[in-house]
Amino acid sequence: MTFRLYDTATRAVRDFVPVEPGKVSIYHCGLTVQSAPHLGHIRKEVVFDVLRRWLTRSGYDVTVIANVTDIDDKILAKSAEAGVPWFVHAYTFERELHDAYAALGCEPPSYEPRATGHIPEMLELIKILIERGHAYPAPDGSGDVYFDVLSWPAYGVLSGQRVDEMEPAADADPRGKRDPRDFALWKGHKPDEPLTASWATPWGRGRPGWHLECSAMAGKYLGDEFDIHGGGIDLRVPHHENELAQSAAAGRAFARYWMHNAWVTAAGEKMSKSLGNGALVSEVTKRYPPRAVRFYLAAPHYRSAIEFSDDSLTEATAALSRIDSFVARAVDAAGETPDTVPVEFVDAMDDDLGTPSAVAVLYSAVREGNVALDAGDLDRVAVHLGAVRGMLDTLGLDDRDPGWQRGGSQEDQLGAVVDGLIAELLKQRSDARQRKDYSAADAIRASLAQLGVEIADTPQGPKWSLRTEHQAS
RNA sequence: GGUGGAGUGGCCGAGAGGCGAGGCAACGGACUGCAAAUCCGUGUACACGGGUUCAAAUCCCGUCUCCACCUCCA
Repeated sequence: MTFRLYDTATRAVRDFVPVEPGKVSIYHCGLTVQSAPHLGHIRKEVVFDVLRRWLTRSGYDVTVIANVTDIDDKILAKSAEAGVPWFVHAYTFERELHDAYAALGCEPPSYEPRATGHIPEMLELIKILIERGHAYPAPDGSGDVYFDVLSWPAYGVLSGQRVDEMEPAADADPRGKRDPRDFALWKGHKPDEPLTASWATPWGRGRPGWHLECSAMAGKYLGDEFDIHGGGIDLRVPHHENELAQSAAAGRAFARYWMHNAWVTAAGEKMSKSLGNGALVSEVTKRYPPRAVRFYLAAPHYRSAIEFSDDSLTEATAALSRIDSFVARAVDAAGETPDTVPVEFVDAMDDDLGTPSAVAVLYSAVREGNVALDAGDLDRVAVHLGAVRGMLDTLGLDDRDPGWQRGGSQEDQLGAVVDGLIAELLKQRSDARQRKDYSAADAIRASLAQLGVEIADTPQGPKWSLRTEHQAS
């Protein structure tokens, strides 16, 4: 079976056929860096990170471009409010975004272009659109340039909406628009905005419109036609609709597949900056192991909404720790083994990135691996360990991945000390058990438990581990 | 007004005409000095009302509820 992907434009799961055999080009809309990323934002990163890992493992040479929108109305407004230059404001949150990628084990894109670095490409695109009769400078001298929606009959194909049925923007400022549905390609400079936030153009000073920048950057780095354009489902209209219209009207084939992930909800409602109900990545990863957070985000299907709750995160933490404990026991028993991915896992992932079924395959490999461990069948342990590792790696959850490693040499040293201290206590406990002084043995176990250290008596002797339970908030 | 999505067992979460995905929790059992971990077992769920069919959670008609988008949003 080949890879199949749900395409929002055609509303169907389609066989994936790349523009160039063996290669995949992906553009997904990055963030407008106006505030700290919450779980909803980072879900998109996790989804596309899993996509990239899967396509790479499938043998494709994958290029991922994800932009950073570092100038827009909100960045200007918020930075002005904070009394900080807009570019400092944007850069601050760009770094937070990168921290969030790293915290959840997302590899950076192949390249991450910033909007402000691509003004010439945008102006070129505007020029083409004006020449072709699909854009016009506002006659009011504002410096705005609009896309002429009515000049492009295909407008609305992505969302299945017809132009004449769209709700006219009731209280929107029509400014110099020919039609209220026209959207800004370029925004004229306003007197109250900093001069640094504007660039000279044939139509006066101004700054990029949000939609235009993605068309310009996707075109620059991926060419007129590329494979997958992604983003959150809320970008479908108007952002992606507008991007498609602009690019197609400029004579570019643009994306072959449109892939949209659903959002993370909180109490049934969409998590969003405007509602202020977002759970920040930086906070959630303090309360739960980051890998568990990733597991929670990656396990449900990308087109289903995920409800944010502490219960779900606690559950993800427990589930992942069961997987981890199998891996630890299996490595102990059988040593390292080469990664593999079971055919059922491949089928699940090839079918529109079916992570839920893929995770079910993972659990069954864990169970069978545990059975093999209990039976002492090391060959079978090795097989299942390799499979579990391969699947974890595909989902970006392999704890050997350098991204998850924490701490330096001092921490290692401290670890050795702790190891030794606990070993000493375990020895005392074993002695107590030998002489059947169970109350003394249990007292040692209880005091270690108090510190979050759990003891398990195995046929190979006692083992200890840190409880992975999250801290109560 | 237009467009799209959702309602599944205690909870989370798949599936999309026929053999009860999977996980978490719970209970019973095996193992253990007792535990922990692990394994085995235990559930007759698909918003509601009709209809089609030998067979419907899945298809059709109707109803209700919720969410989102058409304005900035991953």
